[in-house]
Amino acid sequence: MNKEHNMEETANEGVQDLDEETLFIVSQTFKALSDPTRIRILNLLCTGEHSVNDIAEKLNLSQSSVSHQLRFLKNLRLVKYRRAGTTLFYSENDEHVMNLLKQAVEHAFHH
Amino acid sequence: MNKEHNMEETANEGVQDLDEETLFIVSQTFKALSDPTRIRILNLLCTGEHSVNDIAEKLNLSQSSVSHQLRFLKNLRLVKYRRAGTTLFYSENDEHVMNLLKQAVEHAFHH
DNA sequence: CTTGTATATGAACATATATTCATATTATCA
DNA sequence: TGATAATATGAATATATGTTCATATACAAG
Repeated sequence: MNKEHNMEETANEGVQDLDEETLFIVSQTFKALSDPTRIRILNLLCTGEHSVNDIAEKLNLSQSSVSHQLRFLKNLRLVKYRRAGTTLFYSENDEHVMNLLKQAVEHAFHH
Repeated sequence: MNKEHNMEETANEGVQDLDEETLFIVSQTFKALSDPTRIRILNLLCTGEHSVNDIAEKLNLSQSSVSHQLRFLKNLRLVKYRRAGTTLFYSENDEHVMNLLKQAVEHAFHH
């Protein structure tokens, strides 16, 4: 009873049309990787966890900017954090996305 | 015990500060994949070459919008075209980037 | 050369985005 | 409790981005 036979709109499956949700997830994921600052942050987190101030210092960014970007990445669950006193140690949280980044860097490097 | 005695073990060449050029190329590449319209266009081109009007019709987009986005993708050499009279048939031109897209779509499917 | 078709282009507009600045929040410790 | 350090947040701003509209270009066939 729940099955709707909507041949008109779902005639193609597989590699064809992308549904709205997939489209949204994919575009958001790539958007996260499309900003130089976020790329640098994620690239740094490749080497292990780092505090906010640590990231800001090592990448020459303002504390506020780093915090804003980390919130962005955390909302997409691309990073996570661990609390130690007043310090928050951020680390990567999505192996697959980090893999996409590494591939792109590798590829860009090869030229 | 010394906590940092294994620093050299993680000496992967890929994980270091990214130079300006690499950063630019990587961010541009992901930017290309961060827009739903461009994703849909590239996804359609996965199935083979298509004319501009064909793309516009199949994806319910304006001719102008498709042309603008194709120019964007062509500038990054992600697509190429072949001329047949007044019709231009566009097709993919960067196997590696298309691979990144496919991976992300696959991953998003597994939500 | 004129018409018709396919595509490209530029300006204008609205929206999204990244950074900065100032301030708020949270946790630690004297 | 008050002071301090680390981080988060919101408003403001400047810039980037995507679409539309109108028009231009390129090519083919008369």
